[in-house]
Amino acid sequence: MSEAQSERLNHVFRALADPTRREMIRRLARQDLTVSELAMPYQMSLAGASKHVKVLEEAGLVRRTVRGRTHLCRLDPATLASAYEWIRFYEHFWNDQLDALDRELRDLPGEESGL
Amino acid sequence: MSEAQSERLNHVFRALADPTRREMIRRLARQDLTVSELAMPYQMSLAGASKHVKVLEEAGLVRRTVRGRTHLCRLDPATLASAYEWIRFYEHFWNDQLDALDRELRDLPGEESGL
DNA sequence: GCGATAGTCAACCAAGTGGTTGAATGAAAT
DNA sequence: ATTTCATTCAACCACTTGGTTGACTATCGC
Repeated sequence: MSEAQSERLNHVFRALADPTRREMIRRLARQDLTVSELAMPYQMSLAGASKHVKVLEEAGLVRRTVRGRTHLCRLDPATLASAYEWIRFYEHFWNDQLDALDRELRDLPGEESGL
Repeated sequence: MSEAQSERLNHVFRALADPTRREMIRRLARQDLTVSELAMPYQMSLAGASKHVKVLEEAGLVRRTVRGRTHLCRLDPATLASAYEWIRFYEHFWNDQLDALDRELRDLPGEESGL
């Protein structure tokens, strides 16, 4: 993996590690929202919420279009997909593992049958 | 989402946000390794690497079996799957988005054809 | 038992995080 | 032109992080 790609994953996973930001992503999946709209549900200051948006933007998860004095945010699905792909690489692994566990549990009574 | 589940995702994503820990996961996917074996490739102290392992363990990504003086680490695939599932929830979204973009680009020349 | 080995723990440090407030910028409305 | 609104910026704070070192604990081999 290239240095740049790794750096990107650092930012993406870090951005996803905060529940406020995950909720922002969830809401942005339904519709584009301005910074104030994103900030509304939380008790923190607007500046605080704005920082969260910035983290999402720097991770590439969100794109912003400035229109007059409002900043409209939209989800960038490709970046989310890249984190997905990183984890997906291990999918075969956990399928195998869980299958093996399953087999082990089922086969316990007749363990020597295959030998 | 329950508070506990959210808390778990915090830890899992945070653990994944570090390249050293991602590499440890990659190596653990090939075979179980002891803490010293995990630490070997890095220039940091053993105590430093041990801290990384602890972060992975507390996130539930790694399980440890103490055997004598060595600690053998194995990947816990279920936890990795839970992070995967969180992101997968948005899969339909980015597929739709990318499809829409694709359609938009293809249809540009004959944009009024559908009306 | 004695020394080497595997690993953790505690204290420390520099840098980063998540939040605050108050001032600054720049567009909108009157 | 003035005010109001959306947002950022800068400085600050308490806490966490990723790393170090040195001391400690427990096991293994002789």
